[in-house]
Amino acid sequence: MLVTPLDRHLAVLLVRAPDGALERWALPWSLSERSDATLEDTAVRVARSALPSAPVWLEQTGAFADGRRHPGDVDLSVAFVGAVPVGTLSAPGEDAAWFPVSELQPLAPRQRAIVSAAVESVRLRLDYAPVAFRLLPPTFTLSDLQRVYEILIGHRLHKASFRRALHGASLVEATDEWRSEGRGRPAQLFRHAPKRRRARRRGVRFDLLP
Amino acid sequence: MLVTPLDRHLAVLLVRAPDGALERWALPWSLSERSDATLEDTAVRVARSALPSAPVWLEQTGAFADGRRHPGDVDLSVAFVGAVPVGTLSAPGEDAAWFPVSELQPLAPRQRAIVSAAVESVRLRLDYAPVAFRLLPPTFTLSDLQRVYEILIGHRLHKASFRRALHGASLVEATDEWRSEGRGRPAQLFRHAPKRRRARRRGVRFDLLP
DNA sequence: TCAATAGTGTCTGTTAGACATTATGGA
DNA sequence: TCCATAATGTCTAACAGACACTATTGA
Repeated sequence: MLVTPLDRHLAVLLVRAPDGALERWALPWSLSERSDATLEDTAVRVARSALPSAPVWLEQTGAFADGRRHPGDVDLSVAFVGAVPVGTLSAPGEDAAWFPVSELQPLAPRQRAIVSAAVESVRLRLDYAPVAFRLLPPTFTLSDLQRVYEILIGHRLHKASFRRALHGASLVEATDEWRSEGRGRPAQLFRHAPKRRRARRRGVRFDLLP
Repeated sequence: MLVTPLDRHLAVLLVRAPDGALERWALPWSLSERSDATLEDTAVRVARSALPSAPVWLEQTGAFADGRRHPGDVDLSVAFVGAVPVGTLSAPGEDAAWFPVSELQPLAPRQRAIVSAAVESVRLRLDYAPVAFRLLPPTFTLSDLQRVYEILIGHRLHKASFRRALHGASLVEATDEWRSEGRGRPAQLFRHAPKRRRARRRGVRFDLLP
């Protein structure tokens, strides 16, 4: 399952289900080839079949087996989620398209479960893996980055605090380029350049669901 | 894979590998029965085969397929991690025992990967799922709870801050029982009784690995 | 009585969020 | 010139961590 930021929302890549299936759209998938290909190899191959380029970040979401209808009547599906930089077009033909997760096309039950779990998994890993940076091109403005974080965590962030925290974590490095988009002052471009592991000890937090 | 707190460390339940395998110990496992059993059903069944009671929390870690040696020569293993309250004995016979994760018995490569991923997964979910409470009996002292958190996040916590945060999150409820263990003032017993979802907005954090 | 642990109040440095201000371009 | 956005400084309330203290038991 491939995700990308699209217009202030997270979007998922769906492909047209091959010939007359009941569902019009489905997640890209394939049967696992035997031999010594790892699960991740297979996931990369599936991703490349629907995209002009491979995703820049890929992680397993889990195995899914319950639910009645599933692509190809397989017993078990192993789902991966991959990040694709903003603005990446889907494959040339009209056989693939991005859909916001909030207004997906009807999917088979197992695929709906996969989408939920994968989005959840991306959100969970946001603080521990460079997912946000993989959803952006190599250079980006801090407003771009903040927008991606807001999409993933689902609420607005305070600009000054965001930048302060970012600076404190030494995660980005300024380039000497600036980009002007429409009105307003041009923004400086940054690149992802993590320096050191922040020894973040401070903070006992309980965000448990009730 | 089953975990429990054991003597200030997280411990994993291993069982003696059936007859003459090279490894003496292994994670409990079984082939998936066909029919309509879900993956979780199978995981519960495996857990119950090695424990006097079912684990009180269970979650899928993921699918594992790489690595040469794996139990029973299966192509793919779906791993689950389950929490077992502190002090639970392993199954009656001498065929199962708890081992601290830091000093495990030699395991097959795939099983080592599963243990690492499962422990990591428990740590990741600590703030979002009631794992810590599932590693304790229904009532517990706040020192017990703090000890579990310290085991899972890997470092000591500040007592007053821990209790303040706990109180703020309305996660526990005092009982009118007290327990005296050896010397020292007896501790009040609490139970897990989450009240409401804390609207935790404060906090932009970047704990990204470099 | 001493030792050990539980539980709490106060202080202080850190910091998230609010607000305001300047900077800089496009319309 | 307005207006929109970027970038940054200052203030304040919240809060994590330190410390100290009281409370209450067993040895």
